[in-house]
Amino acid sequence: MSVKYREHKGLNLPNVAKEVLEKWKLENTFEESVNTRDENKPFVFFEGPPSANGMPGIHHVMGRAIKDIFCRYKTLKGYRVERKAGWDTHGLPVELSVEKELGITKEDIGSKITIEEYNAACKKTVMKYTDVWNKLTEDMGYWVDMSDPYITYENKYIESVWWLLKEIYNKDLMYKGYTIQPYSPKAGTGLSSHEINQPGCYQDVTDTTVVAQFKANTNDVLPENTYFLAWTTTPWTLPSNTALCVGPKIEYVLVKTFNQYTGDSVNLVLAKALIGKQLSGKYVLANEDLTIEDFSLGDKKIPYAVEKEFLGSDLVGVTYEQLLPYALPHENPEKAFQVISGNFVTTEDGTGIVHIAPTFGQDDAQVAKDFGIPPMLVLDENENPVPLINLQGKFRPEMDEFAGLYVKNEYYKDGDAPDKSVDVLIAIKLKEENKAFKVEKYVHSYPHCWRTDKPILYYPLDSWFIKISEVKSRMAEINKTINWKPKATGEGRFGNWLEGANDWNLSRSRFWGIPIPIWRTEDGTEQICIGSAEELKNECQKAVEAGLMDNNPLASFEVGNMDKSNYETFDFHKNYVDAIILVSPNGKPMKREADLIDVWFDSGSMPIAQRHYPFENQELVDNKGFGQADFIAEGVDQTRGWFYTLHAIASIVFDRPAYKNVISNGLVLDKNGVKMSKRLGNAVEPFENLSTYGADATRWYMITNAQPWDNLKFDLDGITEVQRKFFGTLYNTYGFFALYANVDGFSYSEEEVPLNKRPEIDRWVISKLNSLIQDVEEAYEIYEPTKAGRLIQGFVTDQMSNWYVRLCRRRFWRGDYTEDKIAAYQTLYTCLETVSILSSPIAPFYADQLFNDLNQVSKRHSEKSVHLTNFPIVDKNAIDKDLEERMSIAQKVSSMVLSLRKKENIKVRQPLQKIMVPVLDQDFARRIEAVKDLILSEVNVKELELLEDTAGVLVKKIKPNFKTIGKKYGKHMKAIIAITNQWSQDDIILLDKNNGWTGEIEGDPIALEMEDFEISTDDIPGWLVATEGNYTVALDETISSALKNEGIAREFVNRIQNLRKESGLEVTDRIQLQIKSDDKINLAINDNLNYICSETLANSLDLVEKIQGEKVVFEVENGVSAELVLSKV
RNA sequence: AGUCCCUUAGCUCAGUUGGUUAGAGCGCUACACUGAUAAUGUAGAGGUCCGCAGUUCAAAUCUGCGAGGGACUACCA
Repeated sequence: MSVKYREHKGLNLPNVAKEVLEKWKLENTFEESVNTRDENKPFVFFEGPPSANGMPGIHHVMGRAIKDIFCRYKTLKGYRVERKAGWDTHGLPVELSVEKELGITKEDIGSKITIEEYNAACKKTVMKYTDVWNKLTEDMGYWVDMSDPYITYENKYIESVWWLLKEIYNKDLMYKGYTIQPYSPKAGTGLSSHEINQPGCYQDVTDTTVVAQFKANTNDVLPENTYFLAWTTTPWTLPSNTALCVGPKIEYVLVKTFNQYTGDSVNLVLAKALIGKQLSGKYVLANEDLTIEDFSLGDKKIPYAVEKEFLGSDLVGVTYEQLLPYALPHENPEKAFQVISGNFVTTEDGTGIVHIAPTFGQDDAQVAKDFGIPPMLVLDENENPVPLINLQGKFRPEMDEFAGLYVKNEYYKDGDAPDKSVDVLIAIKLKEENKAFKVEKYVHSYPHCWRTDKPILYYPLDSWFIKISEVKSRMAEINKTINWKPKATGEGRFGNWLEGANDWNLSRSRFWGIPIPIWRTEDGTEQICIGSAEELKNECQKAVEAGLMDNNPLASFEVGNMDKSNYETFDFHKNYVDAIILVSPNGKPMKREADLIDVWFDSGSMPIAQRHYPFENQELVDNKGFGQADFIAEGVDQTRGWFYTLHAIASIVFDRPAYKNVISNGLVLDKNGVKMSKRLGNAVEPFENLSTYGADATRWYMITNAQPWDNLKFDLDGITEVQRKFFGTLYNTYGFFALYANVDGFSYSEEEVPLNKRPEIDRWVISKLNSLIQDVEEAYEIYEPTKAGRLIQGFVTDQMSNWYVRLCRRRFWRGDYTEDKIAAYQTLYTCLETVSILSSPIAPFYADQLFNDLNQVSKRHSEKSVHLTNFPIVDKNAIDKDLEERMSIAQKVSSMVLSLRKKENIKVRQPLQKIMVPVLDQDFARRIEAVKDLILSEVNVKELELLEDTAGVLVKKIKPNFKTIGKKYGKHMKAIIAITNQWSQDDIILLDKNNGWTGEIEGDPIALEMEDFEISTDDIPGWLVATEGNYTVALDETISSALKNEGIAREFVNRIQNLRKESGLEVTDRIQLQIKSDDKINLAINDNLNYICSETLANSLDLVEKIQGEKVVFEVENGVSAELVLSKV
C-alpha cells in the first residue's frame, strides 16, 4: 500500500481553486474535455459577446456560472461542447469613452480628428480590459475558448453581417423611412438622447402658446360651431397638424360660450377637469345675472354654460376642419384630421386634447401610425416626401406668406430676426380667424443643442428599417418552439414584445460600427446592397471603369482566399467605405448611406458571423447544426437585446429559432435588494470575492440561493454559510473517509461487495444516492441548476454526513478488516465519488480535487479530471423506495426519542431500557422492525417493543382524509368533519370492524371506506409519549443500576476519547489507564471494563488507590468526580 | 405610459394536481451530542402567506381589482 488518500489540513477553497487551475493548465483539461468527445455529438452553445471596454462585475460571475454549468454537464453526458468566446466591440459606449479619453466631441470627428484616426482609437480602446476579463474567466472557472474569439470589428465578421443584411434586403424586408429625432437645424445634425440629456441642454424659455380651436364637423353628438380646444407650446407645428388626441377614459364637456377675440358664439370641447383652468379670468359660469344671451363683444365678463358631457372614447373618429390649410399630406389625406385616442393624454395641463403633428413629435408619430393617420409630408421637387419645414428650419414654399421664414427666431443671424416670430404671426392669424381661444406667453423647459445653444426641433430623419411588422407573426410562431427558462419570460415578456414589435430601426449616425452596406443615387431612384467583399470589389471595378473612382480600393483583396492577411488588405469601416463611390445600372454615381448599423445587429449575427459563414464553415453550419444553439443564457435585460436580435435574424433569414433552450437570469442586487452601482458603493468586486471565498463557494451560493431567473440578493454571509455547511461537510466527510481508509489501506481493490450482502444502511444510502443521480440529472436536463444544487447539498449534509456517517462511524474505526468494513468503505467511497461528479458542473474546482483525491488511490477511472468522466448512470435496481421509507421512519422515530430524552433531561449517553411503538398496520410493523437496530443505537436504548392494539390500551385518533372524501362528498365536508370529531374510541373501533361508515347527511347517503380515514395513536396511557404525524413513541425512563453504571462507563469513554484527542494521539495508538478507585464508580467500571478498553484502545485499565503521573480530574455526574491518568503505551 | 416579473418567520428561500396543525436554513435563547465536522440534535421565541373581493365544502395555491418593489421599452448599447 503505497499511495494514500490525501489528508488536508483545513479547507481553503481559494487555494483549492489555485491548485486545480494549475493542473488544468498543465494537463490542458479544458481542451481535453472538448476533444475527447464525439465530433458527431455536438452540443452547440453560443457565448454572448461582452463588451471589453468596461470592467466585469459580480453579475458576470452569475451569468457565466449558469453558462458553465450546462456546458460542463453536457460534456459529462458525452457531448462535444465547443465554446467560442467573443467580443462586442462597436457602439456608443466605446465611442463615448474614446471621446472622453481624447477630450473631443462628436462634432470634432471629421475636423479635428479624422474618422480613420478616431476609429483606430476606438479599436484600441475596445479591448482595453481584455486581460481583466480573461482573468475573471479563469478565476471563476469558466471554461470558454479565449484563444480564437470572434471580434465584431474584424472584416470577416463584418462580411458575414453584410451577407445577412443582404439576405434580408433581398427578401424585400428593408426600407428607408424616417423617425422623429432631436435635430439641430443650426448644426444640421441629429442629436442622440444622450446629447439631449447633457446638463445645460434643457433651458427655460418663454414661448407664445396657443389654445387653438379646431372646428368639428357636425354630427349627431356635436352641434354647429363646435370647436375642439388643443393647447400647444409650438404654434409652428400647427400647420402640420393631422389629428387630435383624447384620453379614452377622460371625461369631456361641451361648453357654450363666446370667443374673446371675435365675440363669436362657440361650443367648445375640452376635458371636464380643465374647465377651471381654461375658462378663467373673464369667463364666468352663466347664472341669473349673466345669461348666455346677454353677451356682446367688449363686455368684461364672458358667460359660459356646460351643455353636455361625454367620454374621450365617444369622440374618437369625429373629423374636423384643417386648422391651417396650406398643404395636405401626400398620402391618404382623407384619413387626416380626425380625433384619435392615446393613453398618454393627461388632464394636468392644456385642455385634455392634444394636437398631433406626426412629423414633429415622437409620441405624435407613434400614435398617428397606430391609428393610420398620415403625417404632414408633401412631395418636394424630386417627388420625395418632406415635412413642411426644411432642414435649415425654414417653412417650405407651400406655406405661402410664411414660406422661407425660420420657425424659431433664434435661427436667424444676430440682428436679422424679425420683430414677430412665426409663433406670434400664427397666433395673430388664428385670432383673426376665430381659431384661437387663448394666446399666452408661457415659460417652460425646452431642449437646446449643446453646441450651438439654439433650440432643437424634433424632426423626421432618414433611417433604414427592417420590416419586422411583416414577419413578426412568423417570429412569434417560431418562438413557441423555444424552451424558455423561465417560461413566463418567453411567453409573456418576449412573446408580447414580438406581437407588438415595431420595425427595427437599423440606422445609427455614429462612426465606430458596421456601415450600412447600401449605396444609393442622389435622387434615391437606384440603390445596391452589398453582401460580400467580392461583390464590393466587383462593383468598385465597375465604378473605376465608369470613371467614378481612380482605382479599386479592394484591388489587393484576393477573392476566395480566406487567409487573415488577405482580409487585412482593406477595412470595412466608415472611414474606408465612405470613400467608395459605385455606379448604378443607369451610370449614375451611388454614395453609401451615411449611417451605421445598430450594434445589436452585430451581436445578433454571431451564430453565423463567428464562423464567417457562408464564406467559410458551410458544412458545419448547414449540416452539423452549428448555426443554431442548443443553449444560450444571458441576463433578462437581453430579452429585447440579444435574445431578440438573434431571434429576429434567424427567423427572417433561416426561418428557424437561433436557440432551442434559453435561460434568462435575473439581476444581482446587493443584500438589501438594491441594484449594485459604483455610485452607491455597494458593488461587489468580483476578484476580491473570488480570492476570499473561492469560485466554488461563490458559484454554489449563487446557484442554490435563488432560482437563476429571480433576482439574487447577494449577501456575503450566504457564501460563508455555503462554505461551512456544504463544502465544510463534504470536506469533513472525505477527511473522515481518508483517515480510516489510510489506516486500513482501503484502495477499492477488493471485489465489489454485492448490494444484498451489504447492511441495510449501506443499501439505503446507495438507494438514496441513485435517487439523487436520477433527480439531479433531471434537474440539469430541464435547466434547473438551483434544484440540482439543492438536491446535492441535501444529500451531502443530511443523508450522507449526518445520517450515514454518523451511524456508521464505528464500522470504520472498530474491528478487523472484514467484509462489513469493506462494504462500508466501498459505500462511502461511491457516495463521495458520485457527489464529486454530480457537483462538478457547479463547483468545478473542489469537485475535481475531491475526485482526484479519491481516484489517485483507487485508480478506478483512467481520466485525470472529473470533467473528463461521464455522468453516473442510475442503477434503478438499487433504488428501493420502501427502504428509503423505512429509513425515514427510523430518522423520525429517533428524532422523537431524542426529543423525549430532552424533555426529561436524560442524556443520550445514559442508556435506557426500552421504547415502545404502537403499530396499527402490518406494513409499518415490518418496516420499523427492519430498522430497529439503527434506531436503538442512535438513541441509546436497549429494546424496541412493537405494541399491537390487542388489548385496546392505545388511545386512537381519527382524521378524515380530506382529499378522498372531498372528491366524493365535497358539499358535506363540514358535516362529515363534525361527525368524525365526535367519535369516541368505541366508534373508532366500530369503524374498523365495519370496515367503513355509512350514514346520511341532509338526505344524501354517505358511504366512507377505511381509506377515507387515517387512524393513528394519540397516547399510551401511563407512558411518556411523543407524537408526530402518524408516529407515536413511548419511552421507558426507568434507569436501573446496571443502566446507570453503563451510563457512567460511557461517560468515561467519552472523556478518555477527548483526552486522547487533546494529547495528540493517533487514532491507532494504544494506551494504558489508571483511575482512582472510588466506590461510586468502581462497579460501573468493572462491569464495563471490556467495553471501555476496546472503545478507547486501552491495553489496561487499573483502578488504583493512588494514581501516578499527570492526572486529569473531571465530573462524571452531579457531585461525582473521577481522577484519571492516561499514558501512551 | 406600456409589457413582464416579484411579494411566505428578523434574513435567505421551499411549498407538488387547491386538502388536515404553512416548512427549511441562517440568526437569537437554552440544553445536549461528537476520536470526521468549521458540523449536528432537541426545545423555545418568531407568520395578517402584501391588501381587498370572488370561485369553492376547502385558497399561500385559482380569478379579478389594488398596493409596494424590480426589470425592460419610450430610438444611436
